[in-house]
Amino acid sequence: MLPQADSLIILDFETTGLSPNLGDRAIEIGAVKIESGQVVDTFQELMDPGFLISSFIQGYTGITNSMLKGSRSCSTVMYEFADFIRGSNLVAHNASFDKRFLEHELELVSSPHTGGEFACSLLLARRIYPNAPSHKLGELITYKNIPAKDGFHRALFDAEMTAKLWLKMIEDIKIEYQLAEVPFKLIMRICKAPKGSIGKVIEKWIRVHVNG
DNA sequence: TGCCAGGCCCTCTTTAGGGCCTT
Repeated sequence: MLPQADSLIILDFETTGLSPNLGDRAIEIGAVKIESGQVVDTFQELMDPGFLISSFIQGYTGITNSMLKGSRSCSTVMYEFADFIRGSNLVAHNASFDKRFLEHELELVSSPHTGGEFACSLLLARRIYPNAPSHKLGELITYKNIPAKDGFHRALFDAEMTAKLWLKMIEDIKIEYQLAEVPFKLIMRICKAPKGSIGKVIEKWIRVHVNG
């Protein structure tokens, strides 16, 4: 079944390190699917990278080598995830990081990237909350008073928190600029807008797409 | 041998450097 036109998937990878180019692999994927502003589906799975992960990553994520030993391989999981994201636009916090791993893992299983455009909640937060003390995911959750239990650095939890932050940012944009909807293409433009020019970007969008 | 990410963004910038953010 094809996703709705406004279907959006917020995802988060836990990995063995920072760079797939240096041999790092994904060890967990978590994602939530949002349609019409509501969470309609989730995806979470650990993945065995085929080698032991460092004590730093075990401490950082809470994911241990024994947990990964009984898990399915990256390739098996990524085949299923490619199907999960098919046709949906994507969001991640610091998307350049997750995009690199997504494309790398899909390339390893010779599966084409089936998602749509990839937006970054970090770039959006920097635009609309320039005065936030930090733009780390956890700090933004606190800054916007979004309820959260302690569970950061696990994939589904971080994806769920990013989804809540994303919906909050959309709501704040709607209120600030008196918009009924905030299309994904407009968000992409806001993310790329120079500092302090969001108002002009949105005004132009309204002129062209709302007022005709 | 030793080192090793990469994109964004700011400023003491643009012929550069360093902090932020992700694991």
